[in-house]
Amino acid sequence: MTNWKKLTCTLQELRLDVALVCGQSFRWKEIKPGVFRSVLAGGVWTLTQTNEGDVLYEVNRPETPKHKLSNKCRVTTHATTKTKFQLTDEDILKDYFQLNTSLKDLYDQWSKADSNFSKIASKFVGVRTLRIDPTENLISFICSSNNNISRITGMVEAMCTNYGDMLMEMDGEKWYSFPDAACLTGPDVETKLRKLGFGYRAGYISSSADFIMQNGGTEWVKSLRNVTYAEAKESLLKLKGVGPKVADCVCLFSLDKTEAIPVDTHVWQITARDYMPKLTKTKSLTAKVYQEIGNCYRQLFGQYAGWAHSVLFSADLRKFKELQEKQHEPGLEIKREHGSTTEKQKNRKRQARKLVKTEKEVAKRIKTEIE
DNA sequence: ACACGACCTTCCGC
DNA sequence: AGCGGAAGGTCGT
Repeated sequence: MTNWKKLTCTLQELRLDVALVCGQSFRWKEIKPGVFRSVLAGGVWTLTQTNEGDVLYEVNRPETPKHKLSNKCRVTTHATTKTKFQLTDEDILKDYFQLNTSLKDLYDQWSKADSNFSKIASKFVGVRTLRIDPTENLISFICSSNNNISRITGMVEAMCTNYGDMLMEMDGEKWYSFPDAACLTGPDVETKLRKLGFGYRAGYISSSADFIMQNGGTEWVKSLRNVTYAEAKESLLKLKGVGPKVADCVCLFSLDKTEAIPVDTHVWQITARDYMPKLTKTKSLTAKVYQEIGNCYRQLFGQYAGWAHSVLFSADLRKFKELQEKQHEPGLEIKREHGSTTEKQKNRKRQARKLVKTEKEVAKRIKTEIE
Protein backbone atom coordinates (compact mmCIF):
# COMPACT_ATOMS: atom_id res chain seq x y z
CA MET A 1 0.00 0.00 0.00
CA THR A 2 2.67 2.46 0.90
CA ASN A 3 4.91 3.49 -1.90
CA TRP A 4 8.29 4.02 -0.29
CA LYS A 5 11.06 5.96 -1.88
CA LYS A 6 14.57 5.14 -0.76
CA LEU A 7 17.37 7.35 0.49
CA THR A 8 20.63 5.46 0.79
CA CYS A 9 22.03 5.77 4.29
CA THR A 10 23.71 3.81 7.09
CA LEU A 11 22.90 3.32 10.76
CA GLN A 12 26.20 4.95 11.63
CA GLU A 13 25.06 8.11 9.93
CA LEU A 14 21.51 8.06 11.23
CA ARG A 15 19.41 6.15 13.72
CA LEU A 16 15.90 7.31 12.91
CA ASP A 17 14.44 5.74 16.05
CA VAL A 18 16.71 7.85 18.23
CA ALA A 19 17.18 11.10 16.34
CA LEU A 20 13.48 11.74 15.85
CA VAL A 21 12.41 11.27 19.44
CA CYS A 22 15.36 12.36 21.57
CA GLY A 23 13.93 15.76 22.39
CA GLN A 24 15.03 17.87 19.45
CA SER A 25 11.68 17.88 17.72
CA PHE A 26 8.48 17.34 19.67
CA ARG A 27 6.40 16.52 16.62
CA TRP A 28 7.35 13.05 15.40
CA LYS A 29 4.87 10.31 16.16
CA GLU A 30 5.69 6.63 16.06
CA ILE A 31 2.55 5.48 14.28
CA LYS A 32 3.72 1.85 14.17
CA PRO A 33 6.87 0.30 15.64
CA GLY A 34 9.74 1.82 13.70
CA VAL A 35 7.51 4.01 11.52
CA PHE A 36 7.45 7.74 12.20
CA ARG A 37 5.22 10.49 10.89
CA SER A 38 5.32 14.28 11.10
CA VAL A 39 4.77 17.44 9.11
CA LEU A 40 7.68 18.94 7.25
CA ALA A 41 7.74 21.74 4.69
CA GLY A 42 3.99 21.64 4.11
CA GLY A 43 3.74 17.88 3.65
CA VAL A 44 3.08 14.85 5.81
CA TRP A 45 6.17 12.64 5.92
CA THR A 46 6.24 8.99 6.86
CA LEU A 47 9.67 7.55 7.55
CA THR A 48 11.17 4.22 8.43
CA GLN A 49 14.58 2.63 8.18
CA THR A 50 15.78 -0.74 6.90
CA ASN A 51 18.12 -2.96 8.90
CA GLU A 52 20.88 -1.81 6.59
CA GLY A 53 20.20 1.82 7.42
CA ASP A 54 18.53 3.04 4.25
CA VAL A 55 15.76 5.53 4.92
CA LEU A 56 12.38 4.76 3.35
CA TYR A 57 10.06 7.71 3.01
CA GLU A 58 6.70 8.75 1.69
CA VAL A 59 5.39 12.29 1.34
CA ASN A 60 1.77 13.32 1.10
CA ARG A 61 0.79 16.85 0.31
CA PRO A 62 -2.62 18.49 0.32
CA GLU A 63 -4.26 19.06 -3.05
CA THR A 64 -5.20 22.64 -2.27
CA PRO A 65 -2.47 25.24 -2.00
CA LYS A 66 -1.72 26.30 1.54
CA HIS A 67 -3.22 29.77 1.42
CA LYS A 68 -6.65 28.38 0.58
CA LEU A 69 -6.70 25.93 3.44
CA SER A 70 -7.05 28.19 6.37
CA ASN A 71 -9.66 30.63 7.44
CA LYS A 72 -7.93 31.14 10.76
CA CYS A 73 -5.16 33.25 9.43
CA ARG A 74 -4.15 34.30 5.98
CA VAL A 75 -0.52 34.70 5.25
CA THR A 76 0.66 36.01 1.96
CA THR A 77 3.21 33.53 0.75
CA HIS A 78 6.59 34.90 -0.13
CA ALA A 79 7.99 34.88 -3.60
CA THR A 80 10.69 32.56 -2.28
CA THR A 81 8.39 29.61 -2.88
CA LYS A 82 8.75 30.22 -6.59
CA THR A 83 12.47 29.76 -6.96
CA LYS A 84 13.39 28.18 -10.22
CA PHE A 85 15.47 25.53 -8.46
CA GLN A 86 12.72 23.37 -7.05
CA LEU A 87 13.78 21.23 -4.11
CA THR A 88 13.14 17.51 -4.47
CA ASP A 89 11.80 15.45 -1.61
CA GLU A 90 15.22 13.93 -1.21
CA ASP A 91 16.75 17.40 -0.93
CA ILE A 92 14.33 18.29 1.83
CA LEU A 93 15.11 15.11 3.73
CA LYS A 94 18.86 15.47 3.34
CA ASP A 95 18.62 19.02 4.57
CA TYR A 96 16.51 18.06 7.59
CA PHE A 97 19.01 15.39 8.61
CA GLN A 98 22.05 17.39 7.46
CA LEU A 99 23.33 14.31 5.68
CA ASN A 100 26.08 16.15 3.86
CA THR A 101 28.03 16.16 7.11
CA SER A 102 29.59 12.80 7.92
CA LEU A 103 28.55 11.82 11.42
CA LYS A 104 30.87 8.84 11.42
CA ASP A 105 33.90 11.05 10.88
CA LEU A 106 32.80 13.26 13.74
CA TYR A 107 32.24 10.25 16.03
CA ASP A 108 35.77 9.10 15.24
CA GLN A 109 37.16 12.50 16.09
CA TRP A 110 35.19 12.82 19.33
CA SER A 111 36.05 9.26 20.38
CA LYS A 112 39.71 9.99 19.96
CA ALA A 113 39.37 13.11 22.08
CA ASP A 114 37.37 11.61 24.93
CA SER A 115 37.31 8.08 26.34
CA ASN A 116 33.91 8.55 27.97
CA PHE A 117 32.43 9.53 24.64
CA SER A 118 34.16 6.62 22.99
CA LYS A 119 32.59 4.17 25.42
CA ILE A 120 29.09 5.56 24.86
CA ALA A 121 29.43 6.05 21.13
CA SER A 122 30.27 2.42 20.46
CA LYS A 123 26.77 1.43 21.55
CA PHE A 124 24.94 4.54 20.47
CA VAL A 125 25.59 5.42 16.86
CA GLY A 126 23.64 7.62 14.48
CA VAL A 127 22.47 10.28 16.93
CA ARG A 128 22.23 13.12 14.49
CA THR A 129 21.41 16.75 15.12
CA LEU A 130 18.36 17.80 13.12
CA ARG A 131 17.81 21.02 11.19
CA ILE A 132 14.36 22.08 12.33
CA ASP A 133 12.35 25.04 11.08
CA PRO A 134 13.61 27.93 13.25
CA THR A 135 10.33 29.51 14.29
CA GLU A 136 8.69 26.17 15.01
CA ASN A 137 11.65 25.20 17.12
CA LEU A 138 11.73 28.53 18.93
CA ILE A 139 8.07 28.46 19.93
CA SER A 140 8.28 24.79 20.88
CA PHE A 141 11.20 25.34 23.21
CA ILE A 142 9.54 28.34 24.82
CA CYS A 143 6.96 25.75 25.88
CA SER A 144 9.66 23.58 27.40
CA SER A 145 10.69 25.74 30.34
CA ASN A 146 10.20 24.22 33.77
CA ASN A 147 8.04 21.57 32.16
CA ASN A 148 7.93 17.87 31.36
CA ILE A 149 8.15 16.14 28.01
CA SER A 150 4.64 14.74 27.82
CA ARG A 151 3.08 18.07 28.57
CA ILE A 152 5.36 19.89 26.12
CA THR A 153 4.38 17.43 23.41
CA GLY A 154 0.72 18.02 24.14
CA MET A 155 1.16 21.78 24.07
CA VAL A 156 2.95 21.74 20.73
CA GLU A 157 0.18 19.60 19.33
CA ALA A 158 -2.47 21.94 20.71
CA MET A 159 -0.60 24.81 19.08
CA CYS A 160 -0.84 23.13 15.68
CA THR A 161 -4.47 22.02 15.92
CA ASN A 162 -5.61 25.45 17.11
CA TYR A 163 -3.45 27.78 15.04
CA GLY A 164 -1.98 25.70 12.22
CA ASP A 165 -3.50 24.59 8.92
CA MET A 166 -5.14 21.19 8.65
CA LEU A 167 -3.21 19.64 5.78
CA MET A 168 -4.91 16.28 5.42
CA GLU A 169 -6.25 13.24 7.14
CA MET A 170 -4.27 10.04 7.12
CA ASP A 171 -5.21 6.75 8.77
CA GLY A 172 -8.02 8.52 10.61
CA GLU A 173 -5.81 11.23 12.00
CA LYS A 174 -5.62 14.88 11.03
CA TRP A 175 -2.23 16.45 10.39
CA TYR A 176 -1.58 20.14 10.90
CA SER A 177 1.20 22.49 9.96
CA PHE A 178 2.97 24.44 12.68
CA PRO A 179 1.45 27.92 12.77
CA ASP A 180 3.22 30.89 11.26
CA ALA A 181 4.24 33.53 13.80
CA ALA A 182 1.71 35.87 12.19
CA CYS A 183 -1.07 33.58 13.40
CA LEU A 184 0.13 33.90 16.98
CA THR A 185 -0.13 37.67 17.24
CA GLY A 186 -3.03 39.63 18.59
CA PRO A 187 -4.61 40.47 21.93
CA ASP A 188 -6.53 37.23 22.46
CA VAL A 189 -3.69 34.79 21.82
CA GLU A 190 -2.45 34.78 25.40
CA THR A 191 -5.92 34.22 26.82
CA LYS A 192 -6.65 31.36 24.48
CA LEU A 193 -3.31 29.67 25.07
CA ARG A 194 -3.91 29.96 28.81
CA LYS A 195 -7.22 28.24 28.35
CA LEU A 196 -5.44 25.50 26.46
CA GLY A 197 -3.22 24.89 29.48
CA PHE A 198 -0.05 26.71 28.51
CA GLY A 199 0.22 28.48 31.85
CA TYR A 200 2.55 31.45 32.02
CA ARG A 201 4.18 30.39 28.74
CA ALA A 202 1.09 31.76 26.97
CA GLY A 203 2.36 35.29 27.55
CA TYR A 204 5.86 34.40 26.44
CA ILE A 205 4.59 32.99 23.14
CA SER A 206 2.28 35.88 22.42
CA SER A 207 4.98 38.41 23.19
CA SER A 208 7.64 36.59 21.19
CA ALA A 209 5.34 36.21 18.18
CA ASP A 210 4.74 39.97 18.27
CA PHE A 211 8.45 40.61 18.48
CA ILE A 212 9.16 38.31 15.55
CA MET A 213 6.53 40.01 13.39
CA GLN A 214 7.91 43.43 14.20
CA ASN A 215 11.35 42.33 13.08
CA GLY A 216 10.52 40.77 9.74
CA GLY A 217 8.60 37.62 10.61
CA THR A 218 9.80 34.05 10.25
CA GLU A 219 12.28 35.13 7.60
CA TRP A 220 14.02 37.18 10.26
CA VAL A 221 14.38 34.17 12.55
CA LYS A 222 15.70 32.15 9.64
CA SER A 223 18.14 34.89 8.72
CA LEU A 224 19.94 34.28 12.00
CA ARG A 225 21.52 31.34 10.19
CA ASN A 226 23.70 33.89 8.43
CA VAL A 227 25.20 35.54 11.49
CA THR A 228 27.62 34.27 14.11
CA TYR A 229 26.61 32.10 17.06
CA ALA A 230 27.15 34.99 19.47
CA GLU A 231 25.03 37.37 17.40
CA ALA A 232 22.23 34.86 16.88
CA LYS A 233 22.07 34.05 20.58
CA GLU A 234 22.09 37.69 21.54
CA SER A 235 19.14 38.36 19.23
CA LEU A 236 17.15 35.41 20.52
CA LEU A 237 17.67 36.47 24.14
CA LYS A 238 15.65 39.59 23.42
CA LEU A 239 12.48 37.51 23.19
CA LYS A 240 10.30 36.98 26.27
CA GLY A 241 10.58 33.48 27.59
CA VAL A 242 13.87 32.86 25.81
CA GLY A 243 16.80 32.43 28.16
CA PRO A 244 20.24 30.95 27.51
CA LYS A 245 19.05 27.36 27.33
CA VAL A 246 16.18 27.90 24.90
CA ALA A 247 18.36 30.20 22.79
CA ASP A 248 20.99 27.50 22.52
CA CYS A 249 18.40 24.92 21.51
CA VAL A 250 17.34 27.14 18.63
CA CYS A 251 20.94 27.90 17.70
CA LEU A 252 21.86 24.21 17.67
CA PHE A 253 18.75 22.56 16.21
CA SER A 254 17.78 25.26 13.71
CA LEU A 255 20.41 27.90 13.09
CA ASP A 256 23.48 25.84 12.16
CA LYS A 257 25.40 26.87 15.28
CA THR A 258 27.12 23.53 15.74
CA GLU A 259 29.06 24.76 18.76
CA ALA A 260 25.99 25.75 20.81
CA ILE A 261 25.51 23.72 23.99
CA PRO A 262 22.06 23.87 25.59
CA VAL A 263 22.57 23.30 29.30
CA ASP A 264 19.49 22.10 31.16
CA THR A 265 19.34 20.37 34.54
CA HIS A 266 19.96 17.07 32.80
CA VAL A 267 23.11 18.20 31.00
CA TRP A 268 24.24 19.81 34.22
CA GLN A 269 23.95 16.47 36.02
CA ILE A 270 25.71 14.55 33.26
CA THR A 271 28.52 17.07 33.17
CA ALA A 272 28.97 17.03 36.94
CA ARG A 273 29.03 13.23 36.93
CA ASP A 274 31.30 12.62 33.95
CA TYR A 275 33.33 15.74 33.24
CA MET A 276 33.36 18.38 35.97
CA PRO A 277 33.08 16.79 39.44
CA LYS A 278 33.47 20.18 41.06
CA LEU A 279 29.99 21.06 39.81
CA THR A 280 28.39 18.67 42.29
CA LYS A 281 29.04 21.37 44.84
CA THR A 282 27.30 24.17 42.96
CA LYS A 283 23.82 25.00 44.18
CA SER A 284 22.30 26.41 41.04
CA LEU A 285 22.97 26.82 37.35
CA THR A 286 24.36 30.35 37.25
CA ALA A 287 25.32 32.12 34.05
CA LYS A 288 28.94 31.50 34.88
CA VAL A 289 28.52 27.76 35.37
CA TYR A 290 26.40 27.63 32.23
CA GLN A 291 29.26 29.17 30.28
CA GLU A 292 31.83 26.89 31.87
CA ILE A 293 29.91 23.77 30.90
CA GLY A 294 29.61 24.90 27.28
CA ASN A 295 33.28 25.79 27.16
CA CYS A 296 34.20 22.40 28.58
CA TYR A 297 32.52 20.59 25.69
CA ARG A 298 33.71 23.04 23.07
CA GLN A 299 37.28 22.58 24.24
CA LEU A 300 36.91 18.81 24.22
CA PHE A 301 34.98 18.29 20.98
CA GLY A 302 35.64 21.37 18.88
CA GLN A 303 33.45 23.12 16.33
CA TYR A 304 30.73 20.45 16.38
CA ALA A 305 30.60 20.21 20.17
CA GLY A 306 26.85 20.76 20.12
CA TRP A 307 26.39 17.68 17.97
CA ALA A 308 28.50 15.65 20.39
CA HIS A 309 26.38 16.97 23.23
CA SER A 310 23.30 15.55 21.50
CA VAL A 311 24.86 12.10 21.60
CA LEU A 312 25.74 12.28 25.29
CA PHE A 313 22.36 13.74 26.15
CA SER A 314 20.38 11.10 24.24
CA ALA A 315 22.45 8.23 25.55
CA ASP A 316 21.52 9.26 29.06
CA LEU A 317 17.77 9.44 28.43
CA ARG A 318 15.77 6.93 30.38
CA LYS A 319 13.84 5.79 27.36
CA PHE A 320 16.99 4.70 25.55
CA LYS A 321 18.61 2.82 28.41
CA GLU A 322 17.03 -0.45 27.37
CA LEU A 323 17.99 0.05 23.78
CA GLN A 324 21.63 0.27 24.77
CA GLU A 325 21.51 -2.71 27.10
CA LYS A 326 19.62 -5.00 24.78
CA GLN A 327 22.04 -4.41 22.00
CA HIS A 328 25.35 -4.38 23.65
CA GLU A 329 25.44 -4.96 27.37
CA PRO A 330 26.20 -8.60 28.09
CA GLY A 331 25.62 -8.05 31.78
CA LEU A 332 21.86 -8.08 31.31
CA GLU A 333 21.71 -11.76 30.35
CA ILE A 334 23.87 -12.76 33.27
CA LYS A 335 21.60 -10.93 35.68
CA ARG A 336 18.55 -12.63 34.20
CA GLU A 337 20.04 -16.07 34.76
CA HIS A 338 20.03 -15.35 38.43
CA GLY A 339 16.25 -15.22 38.44
CA SER A 340 14.65 -11.82 38.63
CA THR A 341 15.56 -8.57 37.00
CA THR A 342 17.09 -5.95 39.25
CA GLU A 343 15.00 -3.28 40.92
CA LYS A 344 16.62 -0.71 38.72
CA GLN A 345 15.57 -2.49 35.56
CA LYS A 346 12.04 -2.97 36.80
CA ASN A 347 11.79 0.70 37.62
CA ARG A 348 12.99 1.67 34.22
CA LYS A 349 10.48 -0.54 32.49
CA ARG A 350 7.70 0.79 34.64
CA GLN A 351 8.75 4.35 33.89
CA ALA A 352 8.91 3.66 30.17
CA ARG A 353 5.37 2.28 30.18
CA LYS A 354 4.17 5.31 32.06
CA LEU A 355 5.80 7.66 29.61
CA VAL A 356 4.01 6.07 26.69
CA LYS A 357 0.75 5.98 28.56
CA THR A 358 0.80 9.59 29.65
CA GLU A 359 1.76 10.84 26.22
CA LYS A 360 -1.23 9.08 24.74
CA GLU A 361 -3.56 10.39 27.41
CA VAL A 362 -2.42 13.94 27.02
CA ALA A 363 -2.88 13.82 23.28
CA LYS A 364 -6.35 12.37 23.65
CA ARG A 365 -7.42 14.84 26.28
CA ILE A 366 -6.28 17.84 24.30
CA LYS A 367 -8.05 16.52 21.24
CA THR A 368 -11.35 16.19 23.07
CA GLU A 369 -10.98 19.63 24.60
CA ILE A 370 -10.80 21.16 21.18
CA GLU A 371 -13.92 19.49 19.87
C1' DA B 1 27.38 39.06 39.36
C1' DC B 2 24.62 36.09 42.26
C1' DA B 3 20.82 34.03 44.97
C1' DC B 4 16.13 33.55 45.62
C1' DG B 5 11.23 32.96 44.99
C1' DA B 6 7.38 32.96 41.95
C1' DC B 7 5.31 31.02 38.09
C1' DC B 8 0.97 27.48 35.27
C1' DT B 9 0.05 22.79 35.08
C1' DT B 10 0.46 17.95 35.44
C1' DC B 11 2.10 13.88 37.27
C1' DC B 12 4.22 10.92 40.60
C1' DG B 13 5.32 9.09 45.09
C1' DC B 14 4.54 8.83 49.81
C1' DA C 1 -7.02 11.11 50.03
C1' DG C 2 -4.25 14.77 49.71
C1' DC C 3 -0.04 17.09 49.71
C1' DG C 4 4.93 18.09 48.39
C1' DG C 5 8.27 17.99 44.78
C1' DA C 6 9.83 17.96 40.16
C1' DA C 7 9.43 18.62 35.32
C1' DG C 8 14.56 19.72 29.28
C1' DG C 9 13.82 27.57 32.72
C1' DT C 10 12.95 32.39 32.83
C1' DC C 11 11.84 36.66 34.98
C1' DG C 12 12.00 40.14 38.44
C1' DT C 13 13.98 41.70 42.67
